[in-house]
Amino acid sequence: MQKEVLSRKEKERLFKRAEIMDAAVSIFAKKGYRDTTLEEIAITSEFGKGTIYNYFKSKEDIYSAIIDDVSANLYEIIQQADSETKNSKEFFKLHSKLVFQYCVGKRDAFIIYVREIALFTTDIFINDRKKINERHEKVRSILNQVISKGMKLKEIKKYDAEKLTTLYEHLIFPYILFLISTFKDNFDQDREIDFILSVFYNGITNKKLNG
Amino acid sequence: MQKEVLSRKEKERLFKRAEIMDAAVSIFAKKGYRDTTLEEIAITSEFGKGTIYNYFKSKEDIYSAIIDDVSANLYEIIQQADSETKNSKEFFKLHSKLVFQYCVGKRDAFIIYVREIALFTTDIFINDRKKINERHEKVRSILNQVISKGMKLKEIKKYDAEKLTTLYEHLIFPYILFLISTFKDNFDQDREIDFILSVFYNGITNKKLNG
Amino acid sequence: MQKEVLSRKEKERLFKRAEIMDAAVSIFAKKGYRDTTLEEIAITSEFGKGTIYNYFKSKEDIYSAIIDDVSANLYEIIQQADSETKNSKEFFKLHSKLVFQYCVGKRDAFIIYVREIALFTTDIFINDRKKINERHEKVRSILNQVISKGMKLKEIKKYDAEKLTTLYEHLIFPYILFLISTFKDNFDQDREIDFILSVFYNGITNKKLNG
Amino acid sequence: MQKEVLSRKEKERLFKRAEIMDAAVSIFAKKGYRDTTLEEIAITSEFGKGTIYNYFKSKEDIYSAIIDDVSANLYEIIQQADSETKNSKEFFKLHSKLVFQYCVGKRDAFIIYVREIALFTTDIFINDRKKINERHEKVRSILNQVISKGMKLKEIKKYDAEKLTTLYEHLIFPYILFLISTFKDNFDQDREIDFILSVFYNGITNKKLNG
DNA sequence: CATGAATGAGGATTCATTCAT
DNA sequence: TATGAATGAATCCTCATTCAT
Repeated sequence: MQKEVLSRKEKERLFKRAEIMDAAVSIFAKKGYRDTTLEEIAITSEFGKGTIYNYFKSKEDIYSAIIDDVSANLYEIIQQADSETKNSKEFFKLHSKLVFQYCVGKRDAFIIYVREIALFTTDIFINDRKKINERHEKVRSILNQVISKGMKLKEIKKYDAEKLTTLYEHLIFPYILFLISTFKDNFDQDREIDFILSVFYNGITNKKLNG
Repeated sequence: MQKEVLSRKEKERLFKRAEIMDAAVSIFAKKGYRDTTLEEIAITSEFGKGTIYNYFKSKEDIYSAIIDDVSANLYEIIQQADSETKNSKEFFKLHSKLVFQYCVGKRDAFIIYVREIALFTTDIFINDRKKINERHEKVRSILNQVISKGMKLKEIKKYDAEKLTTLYEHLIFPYILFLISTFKDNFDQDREIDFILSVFYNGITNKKLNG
Repeated sequence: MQKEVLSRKEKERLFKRAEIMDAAVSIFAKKGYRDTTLEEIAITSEFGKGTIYNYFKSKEDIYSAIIDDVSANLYEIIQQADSETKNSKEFFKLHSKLVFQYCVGKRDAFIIYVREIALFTTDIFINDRKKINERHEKVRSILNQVISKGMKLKEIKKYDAEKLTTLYEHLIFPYILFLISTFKDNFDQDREIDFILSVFYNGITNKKLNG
Repeated sequence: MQKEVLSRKEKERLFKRAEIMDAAVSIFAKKGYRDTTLEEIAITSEFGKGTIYNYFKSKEDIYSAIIDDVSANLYEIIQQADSETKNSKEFFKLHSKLVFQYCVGKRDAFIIYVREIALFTTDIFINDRKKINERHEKVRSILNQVISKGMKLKEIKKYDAEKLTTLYEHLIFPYILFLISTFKDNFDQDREIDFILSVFYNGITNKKLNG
């Protein structure tokens, strides 16, 4: 019983925390970190300003929690894509599909993540982000392995694996960012994936194998 | 004589304006718009804070002028690439080469431009930016035409030209951003261009033509 | 029976009240009134924040209760010293001894009292302190009588009794404050009393009597 | 000329700084550090809130500057008293006279100083106060030397010089504090000095010498 | 009675912009 | 034109107090 009570409280706490993050994420995505005020987050989340500080240390803490969330999710996604596929073609297919699905559900959080982490656009907050940067390195490492293996198996042309990793990330993320920024959810995920992978994957495919 | 005096004054005025923008651009690139203070711009530019207001209406005006500059330069670049080349392959080669060159020279301004415009990351300032957005539309329009023509001439596979335009922009800009953010100027421009175009261009090339 | 039940409850209530005051007193002494938070008092006292409001009207109420306590104790002490001694010499000896003993036992409460009352350092809370100020007047009045009587009996030189009262208070309290602030309990009470009274009492003693 | 311009500016700056400190000192003395708001300081000093930050880093910086001022003045005073007198009697006479004069002119600053430094009442701000504490040590050191020398010359009874130093400080400062808190300037400085030194100095005088 | 989540008033600080010199 | 001191609106954060459970 004691345990159950605690569990419910804890659940409620996490639920409210998530509500605050939900409110914050939409404003951060729209206005950026600096132009988002705690007042707005409070109003949007329908909590008092002070209440938010019972769940987060600071405004930056909210922002970091959002990025951390996406970072963790993207890490899970790439792990899943890695474990459930056998070759690079399947991997990129599944990975991009999962990422697209994720982005549609967590549009604003994804926007923030790409802006801050995937695109190296600011020096702001690069401290205190070891965990996130380390996770990003792990993600890149998996991409790197998949590509390297693909190259060994002649699925992929001999490029610098590091470069291809970078290119893949800097192709898919900005492109999705464009889609969700421009069309919200009014686009055909499958067609977009087919399109982008068609360009990307055919490009790196060793044509001799295709022949 | 009157004209000449004015002309020198005008030149001096433009020169000082440029000095202020130079100072501002490096700080904006490093810290972002909000975290850059006019104080810093004044100190770096070695002008008084008040003086800056003789050359720019506001802090935002400086920022917009920077973006406007890049926007104009990139428009010139794409026009040049368009006029000096005959097919899509040559066009992409020259265009990316010119863009790379430009970025290396105007690293910080480019960072700001990509962050604010090419990646649609914020709603901040979307007003007052008609000129810039219109120019961006013109840039896309040229890309679109080159691609469409390339498709007619069977140089390029039959894709949606709009989509390819977007993909090209969202491939080359973020990738360059990554390079200059990560390596400053320590990278081999030609090799990077070869790499990126090899992936991109081979991918969209109609293989029957290659055969 | 009804009465006994109430009595136990009342005892329990007073006991808990004292526990809260004990917790509060150490923090107030260390950090001052403003820098002490109810959160800290709650944690230190191991009560919930809300619970404290069942025992005290407000944060200030706790602070006042602490000062009131010391005020009452010092009043008792001076009454005891007055009733148990026959001349001013004995009185000052016993009084300072009792005050020293008290301070060692209630170090933090004493610190707060001296800071707020004996040294007239702030206007904060001077309202709502009639009781305390009145009691302080009574204390001064006893000192005054002892001194006046001592002067009549030629034990003490002819000074302004008011002034001597003030001097005695402003000698002994700050000095003890210094001792307990600097050395905690690591000082020899008896030696310190001998020292301070030697200076003070010899100073005010009519030398003709000594001769 | 260049130098003169700078000098006038610098003077003006120092003058305004002093005006802010003057405004602040009266409020700090009345309400204490925590209960004093920058708003009040701004209103009282007739500057804008932001202007104050052109002269001081923070609220605490103002407070520290005030204390530093008094600390420096008291150090000068004791040096003067030391250099202009030949024996302990003269020294205490002149020193207390100078201190009294100083306090009357800088009543509120003195109150703050005594509260924070001379009486060891809080742990607040004990960091960042090395300079002040070191200066206080020097002050005590001079007192100590005067007393020690007085003891060697049999002017003063054989006490622990450290203790007497402490006692002198904790006698004169709280007493003056009481006077200026209670009577503002309506007291007879000379009579009070005579009174307090009569008690203190006669008390510590070696009677054999007097006999 | 006991609790601690929720609250919002209040305060320190920053900074774009103005304006007198 | 050049300057930088002055300004106050705006913002993050704290914390005493309340109140539903």
